[in-house]
Amino acid sequence: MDDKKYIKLIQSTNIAEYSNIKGMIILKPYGYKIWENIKKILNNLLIKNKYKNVYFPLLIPKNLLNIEYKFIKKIPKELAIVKYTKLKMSNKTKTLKIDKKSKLNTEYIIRPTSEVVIWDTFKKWIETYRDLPILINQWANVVRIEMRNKMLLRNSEFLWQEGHTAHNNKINAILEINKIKKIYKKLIKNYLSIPFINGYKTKTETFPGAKKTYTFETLTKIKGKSIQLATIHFLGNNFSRMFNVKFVNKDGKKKYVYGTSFGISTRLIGSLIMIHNDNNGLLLPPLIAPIQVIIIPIINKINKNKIYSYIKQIKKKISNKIKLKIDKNNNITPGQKFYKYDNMGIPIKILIGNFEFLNKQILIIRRDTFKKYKIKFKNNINGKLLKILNNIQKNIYKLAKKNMYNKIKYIKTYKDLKKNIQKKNGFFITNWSIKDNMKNEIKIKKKLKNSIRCIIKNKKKGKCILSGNNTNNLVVFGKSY
RNA sequence: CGGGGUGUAGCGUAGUCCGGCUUAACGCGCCUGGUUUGGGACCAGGAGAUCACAAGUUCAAAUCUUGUCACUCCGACCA
Repeated sequence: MDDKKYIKLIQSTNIAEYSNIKGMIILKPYGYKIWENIKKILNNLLIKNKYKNVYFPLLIPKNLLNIEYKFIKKIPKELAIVKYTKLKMSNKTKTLKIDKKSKLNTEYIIRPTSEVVIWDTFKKWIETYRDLPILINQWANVVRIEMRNKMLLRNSEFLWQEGHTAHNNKINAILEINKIKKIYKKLIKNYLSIPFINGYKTKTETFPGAKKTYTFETLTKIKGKSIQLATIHFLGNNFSRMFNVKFVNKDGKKKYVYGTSFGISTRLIGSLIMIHNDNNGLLLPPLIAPIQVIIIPIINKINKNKIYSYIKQIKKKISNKIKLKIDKNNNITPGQKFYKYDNMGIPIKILIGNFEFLNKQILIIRRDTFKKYKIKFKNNINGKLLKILNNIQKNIYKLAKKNMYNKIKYIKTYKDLKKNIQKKNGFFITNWSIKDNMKNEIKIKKKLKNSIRCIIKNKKKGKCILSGNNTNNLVVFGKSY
C-alpha cells in the first residue's frame, strides 16, 4: 500500500485525522477504540506477570538529562522544552506573546521517554534486596519533535506503554526480558496477527544508555519497508550508576541495581493498517476489532417491523462476548453500509432481509475471503460466528506471514546483497560479523540505503560476506520507515 | 535543517498563468418533503465561503507584488 492510500484509509475509516499541529494527530473514536483494545490485552498480560501501573510526571527537569548526558555523551534532540509560564498582550500587534519575565528557574523537557525520572525515583524506592524486583508500567504520551512525520508511524506525539524494571542482578534482569519478549510475541502474533522477526540492534541503533536493545520488526504489505513494532532494552547497571541506585544484598554489601525498559506505541495501529489491507480497505483481526459482527438489516416499509423483531431474536442467540452492532440507520442504503464496514475492516457482516426472514436463516459474509454462509435460525449461530472469527484471526495472520516471507531473502555475497536491495525492498538476511564491520556500518547504510534492522544469533557459524571470517551472527537488512 | 507543493463551504476540487462575463462555480456530504432500500438510490426544494493571514498596486483583486503563518511531500536527521 502506498503512503497516499495509507493516509486515505486512516481518514476514511475514521481512525485518525491531522491536527493543526505539525506531526500531531487526532485519534478519533474508532482509532482510539483500537488502541484501547490493544491496551486492554497488553495490560492484562502485564498484570498477570506482576506489573503495577504507575504514572510519572510529563515534565523532566533539565538537570536530570544532564546527569544522563554526562554518562552516555549523547546530546538529546527532538525535544519540546518548557521555559515560561505566562503570556501577555502585545500592544503593537494586539496578540498574545510570551512574557519573558515569567522565565522558569528550572527548564523542563516534555518527556521523550521516562528512564531518567524513573531511575531518579528508584533511588528513593530501593534500599535492600527485599525491595527488588520492581516491575512497573505506565501508559502515557511522549513527545519527540521529529523533522519528518508519518501518520501513526512517526508522530511528534504518541501514546505508548513503557515498562521499567529493577533487579538485584543481571540474570534476573535478563529473565525478565525473556518474559517480556514472550508477552510481546503473544500480543503481536496472536492478537494483532502481525508476523515479525526479532533480534537485537547494532551498537549504532541501540538505545543510548542500554547495553542491548531487542526489537520486533515487520514488513509493510506492498512497499516492503520495515517497521519496528516493539522494543525491549537491557539497561545493565547503566542507569543505576547514573543515578547512584544501590541496594544492600544479603551479605550486607552495597550493589548496583540492574534494569530493563520496554515499550509499544500507537505505531502498532499504523502497523495494523499497513499490513492488513486489501482493495476493499482495512482488514482487522477480530481480537482487535472494535466491532466484530455488524448486522445490516435490509428492509422496506412493509416488512420493517417483522425484520427488526427477527433480528432481536437473532441477537438473543449471540453471546455478549461477541462485539455486535446492528446498523438501523435508515438514511443510507444497505449497499453503502457494505462498503463502509468492509472499508473499516469489520470481520463479519450479517445480512437480514426478507429472504432470511421467510426462510428462517441468516446470511454471514466474512471480510477476509467474502465467503458467504447461510445458517438456519435453529442452528448454533453463536458457535458458527465464534468459529468464523477464530478462523479469520488465523487467516489474516497467514496472509500477512506469506506476504512477509515472500520478501525475505537469504544472501550469500555482498554483491548479491547490493543487487537484491536495488531490485526490491524487503528483509535480506546474511552472515555478518558484527565485530569486523563495526566501523563500516554507517558507510554501508548510506551506500545501500538500507540499515541493519536487527541481529540474530545463529547456532551454526557462517562466513561473513564482507570480512570472510567465521561468525555466529546473522543480520537482517531492510529499509526502515 | 535543505528543496518542492498546497491553502477557495464539513470534505474533494475548478477558477489564479492573462485582474472585470463572479451575485465565487462543481461533485460529495448536510437540511426539508416524498419515493426507495439484496453491493455506493432517485426526484423536488434549501442552507452553507469575509477565496489561509497581513500589507500594497488598481476604478476594480481568489487572480498581480511583498511579507507572514500553517500543513504536506522528498531528502538529511531520528532514543
